[in-house]
Amino acid sequence: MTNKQHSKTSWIKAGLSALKDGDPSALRAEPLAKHLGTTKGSFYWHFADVPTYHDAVIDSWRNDVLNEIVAQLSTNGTPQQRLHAFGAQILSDQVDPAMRTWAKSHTRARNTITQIDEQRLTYISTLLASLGVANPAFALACYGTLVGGTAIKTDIKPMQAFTALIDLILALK
Amino acid sequence: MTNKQHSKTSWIKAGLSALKDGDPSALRAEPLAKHLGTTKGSFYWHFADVPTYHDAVIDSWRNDVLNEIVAQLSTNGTPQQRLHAFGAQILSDQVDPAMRTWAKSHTRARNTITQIDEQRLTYISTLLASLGVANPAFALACYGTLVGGTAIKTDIKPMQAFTALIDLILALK
DNA sequence: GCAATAGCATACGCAAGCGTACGGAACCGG
DNA sequence: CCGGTTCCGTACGCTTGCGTATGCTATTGC
Repeated sequence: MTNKQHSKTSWIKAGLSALKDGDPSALRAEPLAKHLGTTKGSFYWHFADVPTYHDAVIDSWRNDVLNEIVAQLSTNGTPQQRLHAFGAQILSDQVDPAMRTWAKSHTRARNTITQIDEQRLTYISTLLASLGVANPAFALACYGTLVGGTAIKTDIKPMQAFTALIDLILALK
Repeated sequence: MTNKQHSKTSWIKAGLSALKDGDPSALRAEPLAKHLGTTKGSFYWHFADVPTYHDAVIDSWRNDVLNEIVAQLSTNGTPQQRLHAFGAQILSDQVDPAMRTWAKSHTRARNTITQIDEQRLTYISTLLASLGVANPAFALACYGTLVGGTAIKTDIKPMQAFTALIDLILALK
């Protein structure tokens, strides 16, 4: 759209943005170029080929999310507050669902999602453990509620279900 | 694979099977034909075009799932047992995740998933209500745990998280 | 201000899938 | 066994995206 020159990074940002409101098939060189108001001449200057570009997009997102997780680790507050904040952060990432979709057909996306899921589950488990909840199935229920709640279109917001669940777990304690 | 003639139905079954272990991009006329040991001459005899075929695949799955739900409605047992059975049934459907993935890029798949989700959520809500749990957010947490748990690869099985959650909700009561 | 280099436009050949056209095989009823 | 219908094989043109080649523009160093 803009008439500026494009960098590797701007192509990646465009890809992440395209992922938000669409499927992974939007990440093709020529349509992206048209959408950016340039041509694939630029694309193939910055990237060797489409798979290389895809890897770069995935790695960029992976890096962002890992940084977010690390940032969460060093926040303070009660475990409840931190759970709530973590849930809100996960829900705010609009690329996440698209990446999970992409994981069905792309190995690197799949590996990345798996790694991110591990990190998040570990963090949630830790917080729950610090609340005296040891069963790791509850961590999966919490995280699953976030992931599933995003995928399910209904009037109830995923955050409602998540907080209700947290409260329920805490009431048990 | 087989050397028999193909019917509309066998093409649809092949499509559903292809959805199980792959992404929606497997549902293309020529690759499917090759996989079936025939040619697209057969395909275009049974279906006007690819979109028509896709609609038929989606409708077939929709019909199957709605029938399963109806069958569940007329089972007997305690609400706990019925919840458990319903969860197991949902988890046993291997097309479900693929259909949800497809919904990202296909309008009819999206509408279908939305409708199925409504039905399932309603049923879960009803069962929870009969247990004295009125908050609909819990229904979304339960269903989200199933849907999300399927999407998240970890050692803990979705069913574990689901049953743990059910037990927790019942303990609250 | 002018090489040299970084970045982009354009044209090309290639591959894969779509949909059509049409001929031929396979399977009926009579 | 034969004529008609049902079903499939194959060839064709079309479109879209990939990757390369090559020349053009814009920017920077000096």
